[in-house]
Amino acid sequence: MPTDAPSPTRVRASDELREVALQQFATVGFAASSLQHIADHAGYSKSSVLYHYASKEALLEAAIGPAIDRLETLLREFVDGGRGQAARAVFIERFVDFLLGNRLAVHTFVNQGQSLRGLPVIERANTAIRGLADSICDEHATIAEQMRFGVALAGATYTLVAGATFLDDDDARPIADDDVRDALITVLSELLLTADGLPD
Amino acid sequence: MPTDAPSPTRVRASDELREVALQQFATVGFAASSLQHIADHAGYSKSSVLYHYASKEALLEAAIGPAIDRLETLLREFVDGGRGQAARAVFIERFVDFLLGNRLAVHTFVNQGQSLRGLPVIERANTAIRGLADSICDEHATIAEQMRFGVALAGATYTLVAGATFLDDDDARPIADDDVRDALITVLSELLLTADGLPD
DNA sequence: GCAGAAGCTGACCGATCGGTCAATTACCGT
DNA sequence: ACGGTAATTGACCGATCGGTCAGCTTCTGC
Repeated sequence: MPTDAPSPTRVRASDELREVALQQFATVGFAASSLQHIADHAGYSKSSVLYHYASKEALLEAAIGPAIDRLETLLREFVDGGRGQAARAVFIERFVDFLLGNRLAVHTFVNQGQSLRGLPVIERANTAIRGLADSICDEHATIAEQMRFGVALAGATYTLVAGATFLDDDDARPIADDDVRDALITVLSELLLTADGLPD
Repeated sequence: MPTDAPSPTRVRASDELREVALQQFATVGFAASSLQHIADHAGYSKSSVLYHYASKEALLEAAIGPAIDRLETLLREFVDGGRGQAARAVFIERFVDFLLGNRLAVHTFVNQGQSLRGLPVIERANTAIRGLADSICDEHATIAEQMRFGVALAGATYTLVAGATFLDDDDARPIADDDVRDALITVLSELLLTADGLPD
């Protein structure tokens, strides 16, 4: 049998380790996530982790890098597409989908973007976030206008991201992702599309 | 000379250490803030830190406890005062003032409330935040309604809190606190006072 | 002046950290 | 069956962690 069509029960060790690591980074933090804990939780030894990933930092890069790539793409598309209402509406939808599809990674680099400064992958994330803030709040904008964008994007991000903190442990109340998506798009649209000071 | 009226240049060592520790906890995270670093940064020895505070955890408690007290009071007042528009307006103002007056502490227990679970002082903070979310979003509320509150409070919190992450390092752009306060109150009022589904 | 408390420190402890390395095992094409 | 590569592991390293302790200095009440 050729090399492809891997057995469905047999997942690649590196993928398994990356996912366990992402879970750990998001829930207990990068600094508090020891390679030993990650290895134990995944059923491997610490040495195996360092065989698949050259360092703890490389593991972080593998875990959250793709999400940062997606965010950069999202930002580039938005910058190229202008800032009209239609472009904003498209961006809002894509941004919410991005958040819903990358909760753990976003949780990690949003909540720890400050404390992990200096790590290249984190700098990349912070640069993307800063670029988002800058591009969305063009040069001339009232403080209230800036604050509206800040509250909207940070609020959307943190509402999803902090759901893990304050809703996960207690009784399961699994609101369907689709409902969350719709509600979030509604609220963001209210904030960002009906603003008074829109550039016509 | 009696014990009071301490020399103005001579600040109490315990206060100095607590403030340096809070700064560290907020900027590099609790796990990554070693007692050694805190001591060095404050100009004392690690042993001195442990003389004034029984443990690293006690130091965290001293650093963020008062802010949590204030948040609990705020929450209690809001619960007792009803949920009408007037009460909400008062709460919004007090909440923004609370955020502005406790940025570092809020930054610490909001961003690390997940990773530091298990520490009593953090549990207290998480309980308060959960209580805030519950009390503000009463039993019957649409998902969009809940999301509006979530985005508003989380957005306001994170906008101030993350300002440290993304605005501190680059060129100083010190918007006056008063302006931020006004803008934030405006945006929160838009979100929380004009909502369609208000309980009349 | 002196006893004693308060403040402060260096030496030290066991545990754990991220990371290296040599050895072992599992797998695969030939 | 065999040789080579990939995967996995335990032993080990220096550094640092939070915390303890005995001892040193400084201040204060009498």
